[in-house]
Amino acid sequence: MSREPNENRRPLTLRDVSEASGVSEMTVSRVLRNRGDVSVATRERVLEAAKRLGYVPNKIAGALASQRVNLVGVIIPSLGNLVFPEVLGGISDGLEGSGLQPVVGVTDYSPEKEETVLYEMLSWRPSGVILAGLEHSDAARAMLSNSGIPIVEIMDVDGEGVDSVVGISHRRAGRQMADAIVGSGYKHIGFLGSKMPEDHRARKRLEGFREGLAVAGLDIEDQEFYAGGSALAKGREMTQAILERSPQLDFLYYSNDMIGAGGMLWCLENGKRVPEEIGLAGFNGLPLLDGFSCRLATMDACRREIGLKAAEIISGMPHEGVIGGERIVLEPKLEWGDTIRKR
Amino acid sequence: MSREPNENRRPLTLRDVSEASGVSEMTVSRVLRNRGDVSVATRERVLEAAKRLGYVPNKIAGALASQRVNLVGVIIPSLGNLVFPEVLGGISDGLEGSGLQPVVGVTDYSPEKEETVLYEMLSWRPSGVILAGLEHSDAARAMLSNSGIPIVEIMDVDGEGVDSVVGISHRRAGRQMADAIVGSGYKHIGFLGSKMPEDHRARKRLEGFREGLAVAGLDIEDQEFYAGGSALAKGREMTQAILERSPQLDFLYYSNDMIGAGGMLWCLENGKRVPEEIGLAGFNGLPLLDGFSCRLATMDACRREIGLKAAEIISGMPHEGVIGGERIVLEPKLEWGDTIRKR
DNA sequence: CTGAAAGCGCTAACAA
DNA sequence: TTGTTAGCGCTTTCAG
Repeated sequence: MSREPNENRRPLTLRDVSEASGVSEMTVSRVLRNRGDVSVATRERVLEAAKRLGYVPNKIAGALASQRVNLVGVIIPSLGNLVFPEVLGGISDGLEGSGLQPVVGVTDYSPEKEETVLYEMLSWRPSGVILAGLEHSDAARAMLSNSGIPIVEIMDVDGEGVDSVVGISHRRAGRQMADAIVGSGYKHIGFLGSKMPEDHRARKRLEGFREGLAVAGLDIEDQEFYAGGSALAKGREMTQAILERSPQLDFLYYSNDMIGAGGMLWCLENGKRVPEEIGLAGFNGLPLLDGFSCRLATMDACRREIGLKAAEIISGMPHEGVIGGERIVLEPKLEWGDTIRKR
Repeated sequence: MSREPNENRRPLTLRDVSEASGVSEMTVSRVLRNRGDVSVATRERVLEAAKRLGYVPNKIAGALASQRVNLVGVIIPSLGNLVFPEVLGGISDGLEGSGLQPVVGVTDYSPEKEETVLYEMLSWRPSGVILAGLEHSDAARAMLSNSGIPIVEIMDVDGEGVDSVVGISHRRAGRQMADAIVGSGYKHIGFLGSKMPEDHRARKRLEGFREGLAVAGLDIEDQEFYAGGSALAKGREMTQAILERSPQLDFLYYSNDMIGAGGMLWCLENGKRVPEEIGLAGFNGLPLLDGFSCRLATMDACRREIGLKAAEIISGMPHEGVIGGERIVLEPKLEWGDTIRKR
């Protein structure tokens, strides 16, 4: 295929293709968008010219003229936590075939950064926004409700959303885990988590967990928090620390699977009998951990499905008109694994 | 702060702010971009009006008019592999303060998808593109060289780049690992990797590895490949399989740390003496694995630094003019861990 | 320091 | 089936 390397360093325009093919700009535009009726002959001439020149359309101009942008903003706290790439996978799948493309922004769990990222995104006039959590700054919430586009808040349903909401109840998840633990006869419970005041979902899980324990007249007897570093390694350290300080503990509830796995490794290597002597549980259901010979009890957070549903809400949105305001509550299921004794 | 919820669902324009503040659109624009000289009085009036209305500028129009877009396209094969989020972290850091924002596209290791993603990205006229690897379809390569913007190919330096290149030599990395293994006296070597013809970096590592073995008159005696699933679990299965088939093996080289860790767990649980009876090594230096009591030998792939350098090349680019064509070769370093015997 | 005019590259709407 | 006209909302440029 002959190709004319664009010498003059000026991005090609529709006009260049128009001239090269001897067809009006408008018709070229129609061909390139598969729009309207164009004769096979002209279509081919145009496509040939476009390909030969190496024309790449300018979506900026297109978006401005058509008032439509095929982008969906996705705002998440982090990429390092495997949970979010999985949600993204679900979003990609849900957007498949809709002509929409996700654009990702990361907040590092900072409300200020969330506000900035949101502002940047909205300034590109996306077709919709998907963002994690229900807690946002007032300014962010105002931007969202003024945006006039579909908004889906994901992961969490414990609270009020701006528009649509898809997620699980972390409060209930914590509570269910407490019920399971209490039901299995454990009595002395410790909690290990990350030191993140901004991780509202972890906080709600803990609250629900304590509510569940309270029903049985129990409470957390000791706790340990970490920040930064390798979660697996932190899990080990914290487990050792908490058990040295509170040797009476017979159950450890971790705020995520990664530190839970670290704790599990420590227990196994240090001769603790799991789950008889001490029970363990995490949260998320990361497939990553399938490779351990002892499976940590956990709770699937429906990550992929959350992304999928959120994307479907955005892509299924009526082009103009009524605001959706859907609310989808998914049910996480407890995976018992090998670290809670049955009875 | 009083706020007038935008009733009419029409995105606000500069004109709205102009009318609300009694200042020309042009001056409003100047204030909002901190450009040119504007009196303090008007500046404040404008900012107040913009905030009160909840104005969000339209970057589409801005970009079209100014012919400048503060976006950098980043194209990577996957987000599920922790390596790439880390590279992204480096890119974010490197772009910090430049006013540029990364926009991520994912290819799933498919050249066709890479081509599509690249085309989409270029159609937004970004200020630069960072993409993983040196292998691209002809069409992709043509788009890159015709784009007229700085391009940085990252991760790999074994081959020709379109413009700038930042990475490590995977061939050399494989070779260095082979040298270390041979030097430690291992003689019967197996290889375990993923079944990905499109993962050129893994392929080059393996080639370099075999070259290194060849120097000592050795070659791989058996190999095992996987696709999909939990890498940790696959590592276990493959390790069991290869050792049952070829019990003479005294070293296993894994194409990534995750399957390596799975293999290590299997060996430890099945009474293999590591590293005396059998040595193990992976690739990447994932901090994830710090939590294991036995540290897998590996090689740091300089993920973060690669991202940082790439971003610096883009953001440090002279606004117009000469094409950079920088070439930065980073040196991965061998981390011996506990799974190669020393001598 | 502020404003008016022109136009970025494309597409909606209409005309032929 | 194809072409023409008039903007999209902003910034550049130049004039006050």
